[in-house]
Amino acid sequence: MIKSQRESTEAGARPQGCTNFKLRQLARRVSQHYDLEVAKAGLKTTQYSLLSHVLKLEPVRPGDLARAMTMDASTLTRNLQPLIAAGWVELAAGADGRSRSVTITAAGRDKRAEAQRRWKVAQQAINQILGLERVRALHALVDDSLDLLAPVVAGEVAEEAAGEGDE
Amino acid sequence: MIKSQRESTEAGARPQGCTNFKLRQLARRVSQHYDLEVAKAGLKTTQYSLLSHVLKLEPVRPGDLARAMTMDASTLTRNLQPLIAAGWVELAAGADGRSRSVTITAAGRDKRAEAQRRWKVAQQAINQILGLERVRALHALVDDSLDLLAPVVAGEVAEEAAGEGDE
DNA sequence: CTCCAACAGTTGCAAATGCAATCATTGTAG
DNA sequence: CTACAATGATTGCATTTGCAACTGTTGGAG
Repeated sequence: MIKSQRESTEAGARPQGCTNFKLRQLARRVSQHYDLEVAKAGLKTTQYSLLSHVLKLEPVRPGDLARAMTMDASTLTRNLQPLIAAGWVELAAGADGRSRSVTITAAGRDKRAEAQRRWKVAQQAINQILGLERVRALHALVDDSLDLLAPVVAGEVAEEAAGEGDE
Repeated sequence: MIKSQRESTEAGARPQGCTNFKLRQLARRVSQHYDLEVAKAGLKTTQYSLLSHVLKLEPVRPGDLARAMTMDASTLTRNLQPLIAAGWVELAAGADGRSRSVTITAAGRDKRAEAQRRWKVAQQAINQILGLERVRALHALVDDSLDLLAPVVAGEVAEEAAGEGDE
């Protein structure tokens, strides 16, 4: 940890720069890196993430899937389209007439498995480049931050403050 | 979100999950948060970042600006359009006939100052929600990661051993 | 039974993003 | 001087992203 020493005391330095910009910057770079590998399997890393979540959660309603991935429902609707068109995912009627059910197809499982091998290469490269320690620390920080931000951005803080734990 | 503790030792735990997905997830949430504030000044946070960089670097060539922001030159070209249309930024001919010069206008400075006040509110909210310590740690990790990834993705891994079998 | 609020998903709009290909301008080797 | 490589920016294409507005369904109030 070769931190610059311009900060005098233990926890005194104010964060410099924009957290948002920094995160987007890093996300761009990192995505670029993963894409280099995962593209060899014929999909974008965003699609790989989506496919993976469908596999993990299926059968699942679009809305729940969107929430699980922290993305807007409309974004999800659209991001599913290429996967459906490719025959990796299916969108069927749900129990409730207004909802749907997303499932993965056999071809989808195959494609996901193939892409996962590519993903693994990319992930290991990241672990290598950044160092395991740094990656682990980054994951922990990101996970914690997501947890802390979830209640704030997603609605309001009040009501469900009652302990309901998971959903 | 229960962290599995199957690897107990200090530096033994392998990072779980996809770094890329986590980062994108957090970036989405964080952007959403900043946007809530910055939108009150009439721009997106991406535009605020861009405007801020123009202010800091002007006069600057599009390519240099893109590099400074770690984004594709074509993305930059397009992201400048709304700012130009709004009269906050100007794109003039550069010294070299093939390059241009990006500068900020008076209106741009005003708008940026206004947006900066909004940004500050959002940033302070982040500092509050996540805690200064966490934000500082996050910034440091992101900055370090960007530095480490820069040479790799940016293509200058040089000739990294041409014949390595299963590319 | 009917009307309406709440839910679930989708579409309209605007923008962000990057790769590949293209256009324009230099700089330079011949 | 001329073809050609190098440089710098932009366009074509596809995808990702989210807010607001919309469509359709369901469950409940009257």
